[in-house]
This record gives sequence, structure tokens and C-alpha cells, in this order.
Amino acid sequence: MAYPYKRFRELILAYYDRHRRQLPWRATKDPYHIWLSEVILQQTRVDQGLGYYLNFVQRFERVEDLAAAKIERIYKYWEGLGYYNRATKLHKTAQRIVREYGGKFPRSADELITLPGIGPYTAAAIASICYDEPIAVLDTNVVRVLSRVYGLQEDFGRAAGKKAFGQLADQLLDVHRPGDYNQGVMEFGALICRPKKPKCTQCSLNQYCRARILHLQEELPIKRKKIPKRHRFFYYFLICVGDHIIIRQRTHRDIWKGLYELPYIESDQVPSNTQIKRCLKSWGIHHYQDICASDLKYKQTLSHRYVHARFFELKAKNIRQNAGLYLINTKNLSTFAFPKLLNWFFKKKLLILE
DNA sequence: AAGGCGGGGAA
DNA sequence: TTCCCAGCCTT
Repeated sequence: MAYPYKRFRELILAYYDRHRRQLPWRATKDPYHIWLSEVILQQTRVDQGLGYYLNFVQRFERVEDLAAAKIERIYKYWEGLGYYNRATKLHKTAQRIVREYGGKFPRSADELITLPGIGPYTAAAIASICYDEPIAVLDTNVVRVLSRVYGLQEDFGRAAGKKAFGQLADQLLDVHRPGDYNQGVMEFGALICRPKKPKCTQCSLNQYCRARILHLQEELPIKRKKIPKRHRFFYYFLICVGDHIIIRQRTHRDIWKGLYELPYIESDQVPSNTQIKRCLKSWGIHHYQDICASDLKYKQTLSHRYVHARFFELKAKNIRQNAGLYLINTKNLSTFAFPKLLNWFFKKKLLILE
């Protein structure tokens, strides 16, 4: 047998009431704050997003402040969080809330989901938490908990799986406390029914948990096969012009879109001298001295790729300003791709960033 | 249906 | 190293 839906509800709510973490967005039902927290937490751990959330609510107190802000400033506060597309959508949605909704968030999940950056999960989360709409959220925590407790061996990545989990979730939902119930399942999934080494001995649902009975805790939920990682090699140029350096903004559809970075050549091999010269010329740099390869090599393992970086330094004079290339004072504010690396690099060069 | 989009923590 | 995280969007 498996848990009756009613019993599941009760146990989840009991767990949440007793063990939930005190988090700043749990002390409010203000849709602006809930929305902010939910977007920040998309594919992001609570620990990692918490500081960003606090910065945002402090710097942008109301949705009007966010709507009126320059996108560069929003990027700056988003710097290092990843999935930078979210920052763009955050700005767009804030502006639509102010312009089309008079600063008030729409109250239904159906309307919320039409806003940029708000999908099925976020819409359901805001509607249930802020307005008590009886709608179940489905995030990775919920999918994991349901798949284990009810032994649901469907792939949520497939249409059939979405349907199966959706139906189960709808029936389990506590319609009287939808917000608490939703957060309760997620909290339970994050702290007890974890992906690895779930705490089954402390679990208040271990009695009839299908996965535990069948020893399938580590096998569930069923996942799609993973995508192989790709290697990418970036050869960056630190070009000093007096006390300025040259940066440019990534505009094409690719990783780090919208962020600033040093000019670079992407290639599987170390670029040759003639290759470098040709590139510098295309960037409007004709006069320079001392191209020296820095001994700094950098490797970063991201979710879907390996990033290898190598640096060349040179001094230039009389550069021609052309589109897409910026001269900035090294003290200036910009939003960088992998900022930690560049901060470290500039510090080493005794230049100060910020 | 599949793939792109990040950075960090944990094992 | 690999896996995973309060998902969304485009193709």
C-alpha cells in the first residue's frame, strides 16, 4: 500500500510546521518579494541565492525601483549568479508590472505565466504562496519526493511524465494551505528526501515509501540521459592603453550573453602570431608592443562544458574606437563573465577593479 | 523532444 | 571528477 493522499498532506504540513528553515522570503506574502526569491532560486541552491536576494530587496525596495533601474545595474547585482537571462527577464517583467498592471502583480497563475521568466513552477509558487490559489508546484524536489514515495517511475522530462506527476501532485495538494504545502514538499525534498543519501531513518514517511520498500531510493527519480560535456578554449587579450584596458560585451547567442569580457580568440589550438595580428587589426589595434603570453591558465568545469582560458598581455597605443569595443578605466563598473577570475587576475597585475 | 543556459557545494 | 540545484526558453 501507499500513503493515502490525506495522510501525505498531513505529514508534509507537519514536517514543514516543525522543521522549516527561517528564510527571509518566508516572512512575507508580498508578491514582489516572493517573485524575486523564486526567480533567483530557479536552478539555484538556497545557500547560493540567499545573499543575492538580500542585496536585491535592499537595493530595489519596490518593483518600481527595479523597473526604473538601468539594466547594467541589475546585471551588476546578478554578477556571479549564472543564467544571466534571468536578469534580463526580471527587468522586463518589472517594467510590465508597473506599466500594464499599475505596480500590482496579477493574482492568478494563468496570468503570471504570461510574464517573462515566469514558467509553470514560478507562476504556481507565487499564486499559491501569495494568493492561496490551490495549485501544486512541480520542481525537482517535488518530482523526487513523489517519485520515491509513490514509486512513480516516469521521466518528468517527457510529456507523459509531466502528465503523471501533474495528476498526482494535484490530488495531493492541500487546498486549504497550498503555499505552505508546496513549500513543505520542497523543504522536505531538500533536507530529508535528498538526491543522494536520503535521510530515510529520519523520514516521517518511511513507513510506506515505495522507493524505500523496493530499495530504489538512489534510482528514483528516473532521469534523462545526460548530455556530454564540450571543451571550449578561450585565448583572452589583456590590452592596456595607458591606464585603461579594452573590454567588449558579448551580444551573440551564447554563454555569458550581455556580460563584458576581454577580447578573445576561440580556437582549439594556441593562436599563431599572424592570427593574433590579424585579430588585433580587425579590432582597430595597429600599434602595440610586447605580446607576452601570461602564465595564467584557467580551467572551469561548468554544468555542460569545460572552459579553458589563457591570457596574452600587450600594450597598445592610438587604438581606433570601433563598435563593440570599449575602453574602460580599470576602476570602472562592469559586469564580467566569470568575475572571480578577472578580479584575481587584475589584483595580480596590481590594478584595482572597483 | 531536445538542448542551451552558470556557478557553487557536496561526495 | 560527477551530480545536482525553489526552471525557462528556443528550436
